[in-house]
Amino acid sequence: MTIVEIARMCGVSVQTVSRVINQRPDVSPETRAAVEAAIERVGFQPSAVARSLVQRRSYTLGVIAAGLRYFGVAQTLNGITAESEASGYALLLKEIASSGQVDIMPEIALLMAHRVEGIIFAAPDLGADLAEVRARLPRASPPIVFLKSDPSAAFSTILIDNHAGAREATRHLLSLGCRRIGHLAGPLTWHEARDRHSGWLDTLREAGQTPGPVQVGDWTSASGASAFEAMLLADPEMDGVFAANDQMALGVLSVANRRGIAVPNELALVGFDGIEEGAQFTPSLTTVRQPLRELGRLAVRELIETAEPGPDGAPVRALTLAPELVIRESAPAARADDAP
Amino acid sequence: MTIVEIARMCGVSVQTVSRVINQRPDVSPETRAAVEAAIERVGFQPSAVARSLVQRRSYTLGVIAAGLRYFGVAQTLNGITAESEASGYALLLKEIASSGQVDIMPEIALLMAHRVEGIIFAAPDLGADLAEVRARLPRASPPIVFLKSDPSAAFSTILIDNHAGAREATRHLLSLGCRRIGHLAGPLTWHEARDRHSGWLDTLREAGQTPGPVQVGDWTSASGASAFEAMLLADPEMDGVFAANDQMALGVLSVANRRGIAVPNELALVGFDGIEEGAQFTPSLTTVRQPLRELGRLAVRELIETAEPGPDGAPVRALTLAPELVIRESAPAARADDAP
DNA sequence: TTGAAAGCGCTAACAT
DNA sequence: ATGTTAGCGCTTTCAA
Repeated sequence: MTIVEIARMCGVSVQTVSRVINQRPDVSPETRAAVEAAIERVGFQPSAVARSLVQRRSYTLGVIAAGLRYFGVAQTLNGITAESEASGYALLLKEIASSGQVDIMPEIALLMAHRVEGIIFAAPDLGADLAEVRARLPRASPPIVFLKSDPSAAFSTILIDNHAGAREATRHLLSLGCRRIGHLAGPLTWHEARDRHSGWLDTLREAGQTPGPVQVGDWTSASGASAFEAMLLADPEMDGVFAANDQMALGVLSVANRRGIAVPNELALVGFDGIEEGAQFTPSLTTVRQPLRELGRLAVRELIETAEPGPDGAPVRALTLAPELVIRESAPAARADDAP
Repeated sequence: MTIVEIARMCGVSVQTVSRVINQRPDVSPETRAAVEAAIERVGFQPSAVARSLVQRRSYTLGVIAAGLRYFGVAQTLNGITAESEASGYALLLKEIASSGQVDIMPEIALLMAHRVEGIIFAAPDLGADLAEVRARLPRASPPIVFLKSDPSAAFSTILIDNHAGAREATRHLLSLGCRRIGHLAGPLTWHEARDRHSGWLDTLREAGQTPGPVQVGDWTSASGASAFEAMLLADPEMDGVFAANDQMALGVLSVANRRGIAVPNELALVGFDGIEEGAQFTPSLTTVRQPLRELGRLAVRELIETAEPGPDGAPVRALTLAPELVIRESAPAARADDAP
């Protein structure tokens, strides 16, 4: 079923059918009605493929994601789908392994073959890798937005200010009177993990406090539990922990509850991410909420503005979104024993 | 940059370039090398759009998903991306609202416009809606696999045996000596929620036990907490709870811990899903793990077998996957006070 | 082993 | 308001 058949059925030219399909004004109401009726009757769907070919526009965006099973990525993807839906763009999704030196050139090539008009790179920034990716990009590649990645002169980036979020978390622990604040970090190959770590460290240094123990986890709650055990061994005096994500913070709570360490009175705890379940942890989790849906949304907007440049053209931008401290029981506004 | 330019550069016909691109054998080694070199040099990417048009094959699958931010859907999508990647298919993703009487015809139409070769419907089965969807489907629609939905004669379905999983969970609670087992259900508009509820109910009836209180949540841990409060009010004697997902089970734990209800000794608890974090809950969560990645994988395989029919053609199938009980502390193999 | 011609389903540009 | 022509970038005949 093609446009030609519809034209034949209605006794008009293909062009007229095309005009009806594209809602052009220059068609008489009767003709339009007849064509629309025919289209409806046979259930005709104009081919986006043919249209893409002739218009050299696909109205499609590509997404390269890693770790869909993680809250953060899934949440970002949710923002991406919402915004692209609203803007009338289709989405081509590629998931890559979330660890290891994966070569993403094949993924980029595939998206380019499909003539996507922009690419959102929502995989973790493993530093050197990404610099190389950027260098090796084909010259004709469509605009790419790198999420949660270092700004660059050549590409748009949108990131969440992990350093500031970590500072807020750590300052909150300090304000609670913690004297020995440890950090449960994510894998330090990750950009986010490094920034959260340095935010913690900088804040303690500025406050003139000796940093507590540091352990590295792999973002899972299981790793959080074992890392926290190691931190306790390293410094039994520890009275505060800033965990680089909520899952690992859950691991801390698990061990603390098991050992009878009272949270927040003996040990205050702040996580990072803002997963919904944190409100139901025992005790509920103070955390730093990331605007992840917003991140996804902005990424799409950025690409579409490049594809459909407005008056100011298509700038390479570096946006930064601010996370927000969410105070709950694991590190309350004031300690219970400080209360009157 | 097109195939024509490459041909011109190499002094051969477009056909020869096409042959090289498609790895056809009938090209002399020298010609092939020259063409490949030219392609490499200019970074040429053959257009999948043009190829789709002429071949009438897109090598693309469509996914309609809802609730990407939920563990289950994200996990399924992970299986879908893995398998389609392995099979050389691209993925067009559409997310729809996870509640309300959404009309998905526009989504189907969009995917059809892009000439996808199959559609995976990974949104919740809200009963009547889906029956209607099936009835109103355009005749020329590509094969559709419905996930977690009632079997039908016209469409392939893959589902997880929620009823059996719920029975296993409930039987486990019975084996622990629970006499008053409540159920924290999901929204009963969901197929899964209904099956889990009926699995619980049937098991108790067969065992000759009076069913405990039932409350309906919305899958979130916050709703689980308030629903559990209501259940406690309804029946203070309750000594076992089967929750329809792990998040809501977390809500139960939260309330139990706060009120000093000892889990599992005073109240045994089983969840559903198998989220990773369950192992770090306090206490760790006994649950029914769903093979969600496998679900996604099979959906893709099913569609590809239809698109590329083997010797037996393209059957409409109804597959059922079995979930698996994972025993942890919240409902252990034997109660602590039963131990020697 | 290679090439020429035709056409996939649609829209842009120019007719009328 | 409608039709004609050309062509998007590729593959599929068929011919050499």
